[in-house]
Amino acid sequence: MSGMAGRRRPSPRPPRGCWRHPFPSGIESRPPLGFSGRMRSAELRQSFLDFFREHEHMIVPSAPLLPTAPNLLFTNAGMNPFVPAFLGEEEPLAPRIADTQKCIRAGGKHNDLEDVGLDTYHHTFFEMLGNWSFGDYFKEEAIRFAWELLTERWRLPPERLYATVYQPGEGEPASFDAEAYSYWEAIFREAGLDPALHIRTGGKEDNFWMMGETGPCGPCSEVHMDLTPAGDSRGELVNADSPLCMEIWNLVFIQFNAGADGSLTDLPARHIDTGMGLERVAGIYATTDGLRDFSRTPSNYDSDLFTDLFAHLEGLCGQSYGGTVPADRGRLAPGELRDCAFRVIADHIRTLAFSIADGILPGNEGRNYVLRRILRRAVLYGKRLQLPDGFFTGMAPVLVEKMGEAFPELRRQREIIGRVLRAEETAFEKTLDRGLQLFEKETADGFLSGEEAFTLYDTYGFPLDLTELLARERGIEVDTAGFERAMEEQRRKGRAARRSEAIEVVAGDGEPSEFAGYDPAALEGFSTTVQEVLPGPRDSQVLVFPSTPFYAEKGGQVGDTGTVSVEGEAARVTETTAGPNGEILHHVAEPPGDLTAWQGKPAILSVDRERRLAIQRHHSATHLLSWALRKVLGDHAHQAGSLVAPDHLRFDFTHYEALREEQIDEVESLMNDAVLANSTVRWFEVPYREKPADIVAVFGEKYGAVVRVVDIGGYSRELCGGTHVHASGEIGLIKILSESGIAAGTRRIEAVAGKASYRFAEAEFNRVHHLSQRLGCKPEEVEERVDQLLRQRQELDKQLQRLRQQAAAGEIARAVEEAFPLGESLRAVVAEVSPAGANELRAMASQAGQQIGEGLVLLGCRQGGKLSVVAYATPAARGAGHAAGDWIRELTAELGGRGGGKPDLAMGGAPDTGQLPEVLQSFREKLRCASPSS
RNA sequence: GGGGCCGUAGCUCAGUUGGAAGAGCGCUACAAUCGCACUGUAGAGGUCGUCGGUUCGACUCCGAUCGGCUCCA
Repeated sequence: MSGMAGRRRPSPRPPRGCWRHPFPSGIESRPPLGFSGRMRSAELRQSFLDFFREHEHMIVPSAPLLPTAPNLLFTNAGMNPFVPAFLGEEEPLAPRIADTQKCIRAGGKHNDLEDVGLDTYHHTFFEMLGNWSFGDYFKEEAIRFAWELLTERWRLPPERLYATVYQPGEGEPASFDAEAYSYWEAIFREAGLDPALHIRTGGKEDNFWMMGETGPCGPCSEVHMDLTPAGDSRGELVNADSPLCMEIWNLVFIQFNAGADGSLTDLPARHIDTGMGLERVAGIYATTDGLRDFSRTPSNYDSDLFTDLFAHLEGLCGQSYGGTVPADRGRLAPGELRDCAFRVIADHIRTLAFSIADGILPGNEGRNYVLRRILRRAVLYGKRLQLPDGFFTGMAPVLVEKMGEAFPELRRQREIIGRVLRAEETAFEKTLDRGLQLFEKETADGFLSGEEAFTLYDTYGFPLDLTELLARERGIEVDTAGFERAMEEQRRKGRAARRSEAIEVVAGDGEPSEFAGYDPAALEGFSTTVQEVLPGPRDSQVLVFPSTPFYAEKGGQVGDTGTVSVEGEAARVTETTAGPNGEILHHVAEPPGDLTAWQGKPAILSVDRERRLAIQRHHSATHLLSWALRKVLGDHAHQAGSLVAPDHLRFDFTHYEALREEQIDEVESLMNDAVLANSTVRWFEVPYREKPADIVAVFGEKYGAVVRVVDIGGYSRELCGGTHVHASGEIGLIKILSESGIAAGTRRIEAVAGKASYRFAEAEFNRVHHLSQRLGCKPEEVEERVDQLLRQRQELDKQLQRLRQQAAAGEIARAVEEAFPLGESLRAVVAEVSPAGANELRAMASQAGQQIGEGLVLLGCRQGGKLSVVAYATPAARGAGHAAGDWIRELTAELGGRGGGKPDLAMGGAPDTGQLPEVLQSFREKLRCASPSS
């Protein structure tokens, strides 16, 4: 077992073995002093890790960008994965750890997205270098390590460095951090610098760190660097929001626990938590030409982390990055636009590629949606530089080349990254095209209302800033205030809908029940006592026992049903659920009497065994499905929801496109091979932090300190509290019934196992068998036979149509023979015909109309107990005042029906009372004496 | 979780208070050419996503459902 897994959420593909150093020997073999000074990002990262490894730190890989904490969108700080260790929930892997942590800041409360590109220091993605002490070294070492690395290893000029320590302001917690001050004082004095000048103090805002309202916290001490040309700011720019003085390292001393009442108590163990932005340091080295030339203001984007990406962009658009920053963000000069776009694109490809590598794909909700927006922002900037379609996807290989060494997951997932980006980028191209068309249509009147702009945005995903840009180019006003109003209205609706959710909770008094149902022998005749009887929804009642074989609905597995009997009286348990405190709630929908009398009495519990066994087969099948999907599709296929019932299973997982038929076949075949291997299923309980590293855990599930590992013959190993078969052969045939999409990026598979799949196979077999009997062929010839029949039917249809046309032509001819004059120059036809349907009746009317030259045609027919009538008026007849619609209304009124239509053609219907011939005759007479003017 | 929009020929899409399903491209055949491309003529290809309702009549109106897009939380 690897010792790496305990401290943080397991990644979809957790690291095996030890951290492989990107530069195993290069840096160490060189003398630490006397290096050139032009350190590139990879050397800085490696040098940082090497330095701390030399000081007994364990080097661990970056935790995934998918955070453990449910309220976070992304891992957004270096300390993120270590929070459980600070809270005492988990044992850290080692007392001293150092790492570089991938971080994304976008979409959450601290949303930097809109600033990225417009300045030289905001990023959505960055690396946080950190060293950590868990109850080991404290302030003195932390400060000494920092100073030594910065000044001796990295050769930063000491006279440009400033330290800050905590000095509480009015009403702020704790007291002056004299301890940290004294260490810095000694350091600066040793360096021949004036401590009074180089140590600054700060209040709670800058120098006291809290994780939340309560919990571990403490003062912190930051190292700032003077970046003015002469290095003579005398510390006055520290924390003054100046780009000429940058915080490069924050050392946090975790020593207190904040209580709910605001009090601070000392923690039993004190910790160190530090964070240094790699991009900043690399930027400083790059801009200053290896700390030689401070004449320019350092920019993070000057470092090779970005310039290598810029080089690719320069090749695409033929322009060079100029490093300018917009003077006025509302109005970018062409050069400024180019530089912003370069920064945006380079930053955003890092975020997208790293996220996708960690299995977070662009999508339409939550963190996935944040990624989609970031990608679109980059694509839009690219468009403004006239970069070719697909350019963003083309950035990925450049990035993988650049960072694949330090982050091997990029290389592993290279193909997926490319495919996901390409799919997203082309989808967005389509969205833009469609939006552009709509924009042109809406602005044809030279105006775009706020509502129209909002529709473009809300329905078609057309960004507002793009709408404004296009409008400006055409000199059209956009009503942004109206847009905001529409947006607010949409938000209000969302909030209103939110409130209406109400959940009915059965409240117990909070003792967790013991689940005894892993043991098959305990399923029937289980003796216990009734601990509690609670009122349930409607007339139901809920029973709680200290121990029970009933499985409560959890982790997708439905709850058990069965019976409870007390003193010879039995009650039916129709549902079993978990209470808020781990109680197992047995719902009795129709109690035989008031069950409160059962309180405290001995009870015998029996689970419906067959049903439970069927559920178990589906649960074990679900694990095999999850395993097979990852094997066929890749590690990004995470479980995203699951239902395990006695008659089927449903499994939702993340994947960016529909599965091909052969992929489904492959998944199915893998699962069934595992079933046939009839492997033993083992389960065991371990403390969470000791669980094997390669185990699949489901994100979003909360695991306790002790977790249960279910291992199906070494194929699939998952954390799971559910019940399972004992050998994979028990599962029986697993058959996938359907694969479908439930949201962008999420697919759903439904499958059956055990008796359910047997019944399914039997039904299918019988269906084909019966079909073949009826078709008079062998079962394997059914398809061919059906094709043949369909072809025959098509030919017969055509023949029939020809015959009908002939018959109709005959009827028309007979009707036209009986045509009579209508007024002076028109003729009229009134006849009963027998067409095949309404369409044919209509066709007959127009043909008759053509044959009589100019005039009026009234036709009627009887079919299926109803009458259909049609009226057709040629242009001359209409000119003479004969409107088909009027005549049909008159005719249907006479027949007791309704109808209508246009002046040239109208139709109607009525119930068939057998008077059609008489009514038609009366209309013949009416038309004979009708004069066109009447 | 809550809104909005879209499902019509192989593809891209039109389709007017509900009254005869269309265009462009593509496809097939023929003409023209030594042949190809271009061109011309003819033709095939549709349960208008699915189900239900309203109506004499639904691509059109209403409801449900499936699929896709999109915004908000």
